[in-house]
Amino acid sequence: MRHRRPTIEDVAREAGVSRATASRAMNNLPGASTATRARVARAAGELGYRPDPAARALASGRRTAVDLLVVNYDPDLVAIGGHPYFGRVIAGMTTALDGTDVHLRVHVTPLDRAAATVDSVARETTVGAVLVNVTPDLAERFRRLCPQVVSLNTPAPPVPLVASENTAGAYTALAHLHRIGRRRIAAIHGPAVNACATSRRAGHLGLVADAGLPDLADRGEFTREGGYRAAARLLALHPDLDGLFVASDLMAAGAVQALTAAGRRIPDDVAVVGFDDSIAAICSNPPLSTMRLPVEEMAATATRALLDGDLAPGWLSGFPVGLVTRRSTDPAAALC
Amino acid sequence: MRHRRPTIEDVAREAGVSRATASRAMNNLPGASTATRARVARAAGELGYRPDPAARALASGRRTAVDLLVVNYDPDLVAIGGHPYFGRVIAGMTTALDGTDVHLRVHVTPLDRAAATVDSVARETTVGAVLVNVTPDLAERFRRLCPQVVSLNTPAPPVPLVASENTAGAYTALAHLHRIGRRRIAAIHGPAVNACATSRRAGHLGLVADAGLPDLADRGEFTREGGYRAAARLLALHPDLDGLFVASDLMAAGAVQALTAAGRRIPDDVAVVGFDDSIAAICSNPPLSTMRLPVEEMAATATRALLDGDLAPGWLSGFPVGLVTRRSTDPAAALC
DNA sequence: TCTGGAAGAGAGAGCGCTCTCGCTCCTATA
DNA sequence: TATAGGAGCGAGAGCGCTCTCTCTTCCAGA
Repeated sequence: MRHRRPTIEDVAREAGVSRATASRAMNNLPGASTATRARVARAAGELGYRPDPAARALASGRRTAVDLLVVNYDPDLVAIGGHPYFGRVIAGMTTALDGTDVHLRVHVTPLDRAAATVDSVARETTVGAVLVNVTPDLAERFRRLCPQVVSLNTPAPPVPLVASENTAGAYTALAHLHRIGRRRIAAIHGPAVNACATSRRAGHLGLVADAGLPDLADRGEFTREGGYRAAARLLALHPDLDGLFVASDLMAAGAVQALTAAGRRIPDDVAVVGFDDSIAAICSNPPLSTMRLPVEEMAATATRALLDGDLAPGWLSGFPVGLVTRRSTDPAAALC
Repeated sequence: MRHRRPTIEDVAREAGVSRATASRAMNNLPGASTATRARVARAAGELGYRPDPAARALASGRRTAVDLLVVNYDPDLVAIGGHPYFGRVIAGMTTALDGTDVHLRVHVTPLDRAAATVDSVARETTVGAVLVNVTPDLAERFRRLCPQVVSLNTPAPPVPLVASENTAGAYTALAHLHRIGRRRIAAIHGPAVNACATSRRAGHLGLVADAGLPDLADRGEFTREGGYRAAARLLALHPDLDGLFVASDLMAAGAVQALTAAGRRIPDDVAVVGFDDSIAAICSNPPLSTMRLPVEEMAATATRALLDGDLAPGWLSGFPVGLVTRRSTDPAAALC
């Protein structure tokens, strides 16, 4: 004999009322006396009743899930766990969802299966989805299946987009280095295929042009190791380096390790500015001055747009990034 | 005129078949000819049909969501985003779910509303839930509402538990410091209310007893700032410190900053071992030797246990933690 | 030519809820 | 005392699917 999970029918029977009344009582709807409510509550408690969310969603017509779809370029799904960006997106979405009865579903997929995941998530999503690291063609594919979608920081017109002002941010970071008197400033950029990396590089080139500085640059892969190696190469080529802009904090943390290993003092010999204001910035030693990327706010905005359902093709929301000054550019900055 | 979303009924009509056949065709079930399949697929594509997940779940009886419930002790929900642990849990759960059609739902709640969240998640979960940072009483409350639940690293008997061997890990870390010749070893522990912190402290006391070392210790709050301040205090009290065990990498990163600020060279003057092997360990400068907490594997194990549905009260799965040696204890360790 | 079986397709019964509609009874008002 | 109005409750119709059961073809084998 199977032990079937109790349904509202069972609760109603146990409480001696109809299904409708049991439903009213348990959902705090008007039309049930206090005594009835109490009896229903007791019956539900005794039976260990848990309403079936699927049946409830179907009957009420309320659909209650926002999806987060992350493409992981590393074939190992676990790799995403170490990424400082990812948790912040979830935190931001969570705050936007707080107080609603909408749930957050998280999907992580390796690149080689991204198309299939896009299809299934687009098919199953109810409120809509936020896309992280999804390539423009796949984002557009998603939008065609389900128009309720926002891409985070990866332009994929006409997919609705929430983006940070990367070019202006990079310009600000470099202007900061210039303002504190650095003139031999180099940059470590992200991979050329990445839209954020390209924008930040544009900001670098902007200041190089405006301030008449040499264009010293190398590339990392938005990883700590990439930052370390790029910094080591730059140091070998330009030993007189006195400022370093790094397009992500993770790379910057690596760069700082390389600079220290090469005997440079930070910020005395070389001042360093990162980008993101992630945990990598504060765990670095010294802590990094960086451009604060308001990831949480961006994710929350994207989520709210989905909840409001006012997303048209081409929708766009831009976020400024501001300078956070720490010890890596300011010897007087507090450490704690 | 409302624009109703197309149902399988519409697809069936458009394709000139019955609902049953349309369903068979779209779900790749036997009993539909190739020609019919093609017609149904075309009709679905033309209408932009997306099956209703709620209806599907209700009719099929397949329930497809695993929940992750995180209690955030900081009243600001956003704070969780910077926590290096959180993303790893999701990554681990994601890998366990990969290949199944079970979704991952994420719930983050501040402590003061945790009870309400526990109730609603327990009521709505289908496959079950993984609990992170949930206090023992709330975990037990969850289990009574829904027995399909695993607590991650927070013992709350008889709630099923996946835990790391924190005491043994801390002992190993301290033994490592002792083996490389350090004798003035201090420890920075986590908050006394935290079960992990208590276990790690026990490991410390174990080695203190076995090796006949002084019990030098202070506490942080599992935060960078806490680690910084505790290290500064220890240094003031015991300037001859030559080894430091820190119960989390985040605190250890702060401790390293404090040691550097006080003019100590790492590892030459003071060797440091952290705990977790989180991103904080590799972003620190120098990178931290640490005890690797297999968070991803633990989360995956918890998730698989839920999927298998073989959770009885008292179920337990333990994970060893292993030493990862980096520059903070080994001057010869590679930096990249 | 007849028969058996497989393949393709439709009818219809749910899945466990919510929600509208209408009935009954009780109380306040004329 | 007659009646309107409201509160409490039950009947029953879905919500959009899946899945079983049944019927109809159609073809291979005797």
